[in-house]
Amino acid sequence: METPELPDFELPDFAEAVLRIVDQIPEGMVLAYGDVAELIGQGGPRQVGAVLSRYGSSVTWWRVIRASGDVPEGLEDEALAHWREEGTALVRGALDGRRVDMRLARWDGAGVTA
DNA sequence: GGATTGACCGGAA
DNA sequence: GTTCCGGCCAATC
Repeated sequence: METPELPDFELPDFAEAVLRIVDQIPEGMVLAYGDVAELIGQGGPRQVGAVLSRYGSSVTWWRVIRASGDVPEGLEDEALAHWREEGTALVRGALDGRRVDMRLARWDGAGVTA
């Protein structure tokens, strides 16, 4: 399982690592931008976000969100639909619920092939 | 070569 | 609970 499903475009090393991690996130689980960067062992949260912004179309981008548990404006509706379909733990009550419960849905990253 | 930017993060007000 | 500020790190202008 070296190459799951990645685009044929030439990707920078960092971008390749990011997409590889994101592709291995289990269904119903999420990972923060900073967490992905930490699993890779280099770069920072901003860099992960930049990669997803550009190549996110090729991966399950809705499983990578902010540490706050929400996604950027404009993607809320689409992300919410995916979360609802995968059964991701969502926060209910105060907000409209368009937010993931990091406390439960946060993936530990165990068994990741870095 | 330097300056700016960006799907961010954590702590403080 | 929310809003603001500084710091972070690589890609890009």
